[in-house]
Amino acid sequence: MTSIRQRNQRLILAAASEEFAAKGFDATQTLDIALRAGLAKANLYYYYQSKENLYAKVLLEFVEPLLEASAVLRESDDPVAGLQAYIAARIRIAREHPHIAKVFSSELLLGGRQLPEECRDLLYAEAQRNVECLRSWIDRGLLAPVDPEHLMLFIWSATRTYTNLGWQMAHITGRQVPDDGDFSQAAATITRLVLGGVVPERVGAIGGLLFAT
Amino acid sequence: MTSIRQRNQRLILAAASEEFAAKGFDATQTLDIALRAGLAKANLYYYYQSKENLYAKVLLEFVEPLLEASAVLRESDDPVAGLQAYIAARIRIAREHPHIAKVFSSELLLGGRQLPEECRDLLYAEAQRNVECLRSWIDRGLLAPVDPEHLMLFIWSATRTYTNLGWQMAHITGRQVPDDGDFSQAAATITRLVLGGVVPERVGAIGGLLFAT
DNA sequence: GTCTATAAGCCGATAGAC
DNA sequence: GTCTATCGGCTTATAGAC
Repeated sequence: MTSIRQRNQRLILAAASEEFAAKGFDATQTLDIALRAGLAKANLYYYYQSKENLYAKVLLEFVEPLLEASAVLRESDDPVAGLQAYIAARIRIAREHPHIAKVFSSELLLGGRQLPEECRDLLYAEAQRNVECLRSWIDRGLLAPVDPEHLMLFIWSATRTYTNLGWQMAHITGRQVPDDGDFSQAAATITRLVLGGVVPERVGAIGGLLFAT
Repeated sequence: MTSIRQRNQRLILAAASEEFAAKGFDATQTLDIALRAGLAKANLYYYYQSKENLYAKVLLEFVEPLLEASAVLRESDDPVAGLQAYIAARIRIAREHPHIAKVFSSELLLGGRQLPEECRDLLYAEAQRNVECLRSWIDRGLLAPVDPEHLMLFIWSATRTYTNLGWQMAHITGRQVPDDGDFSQAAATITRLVLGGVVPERVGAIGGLLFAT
């Protein structure tokens, strides 16, 4: 039994995600969110008090999936399985929440000042656990000696891009919106590059010149 | 002999880049740009007519460097040298124009509606040339059969991230702003992953499982 | 809980003197 | 070319009837 309250809050959150994703925080108008949700603008303030608070609630929706996807890296003690599952999990959540993922990216790009500090700390601690995991794999020779922090940044940027760059994707692939094939190609390409570059038995002799840039 | 006109236009462009980068188009106020440039707000309108026009001029500053960096991929017919130089060039321009690079990223994220159509076409054509170059390398067996469009997207996202995500970098590395070491580590890591994943003699047996995600 | 009408203030843009 | 003063419109947020 979903109350009127729950239903409306969901409608507003969904509408807000889409508007914020399309135009960014500052350019979206609360009126447009209300129209998209099919409610009067005053209702939006009745449920969420302010535009900024609504925005924070949208961001919050993405934190839990993000933390869960991140923990996947350390589920087994096998770098190949871990990295592969981690990349797949990140692509999956970006795909399941395309609008919020974009809002989140935009927020990070502007410095993350509207992301509640508590969230930042949770995400940071989670990232540190993954860095430690990578470092331990490297120490035990299970992973090539790549910089673990940069490897993480790299995976983040790659998995984020596919949902974010609407028109770049469209221009390049000739389609309007990333489809099933794009996502599996993305996962395949990223996985291949990451594993090809960091798993010892897959790494050939990496000459010193590669690090001379 | 730099005229007053030239000097002021430069001051305004620089100030605008920083403000737009820090807050995004919609959240930056023309008054703040003027204050940062050390001029009266009216002068800004005298030189650039409107906020949107000023923004477009900021974006324009990045197109030429971007096109030049892109062409580097095809300078020789060697995938290793080409990819390595291309990654280095993209990191270099993002580093030389950190603010504009960020403005550009933000604009792309929001759909690129304010990027003049002429620019879009130039960038698209340039990207297509690179895709064709990669495809020819693949056809001749110089490069592993990775999807060339996804490889491009991948390099774009990776090279962009290091300058954009100020606080993500800061949180992870403990520094406020990416420094020399970060940039060379970035170049090294990206180059290593890309070359390790796509240059045939560096690629081990890539099992089918890698593509099953 | 819902909705209309309106307050309050901010910000892009300009007029017009110097 | 420069600068002050100000307009005019737009947008968040709320008051208050239903």
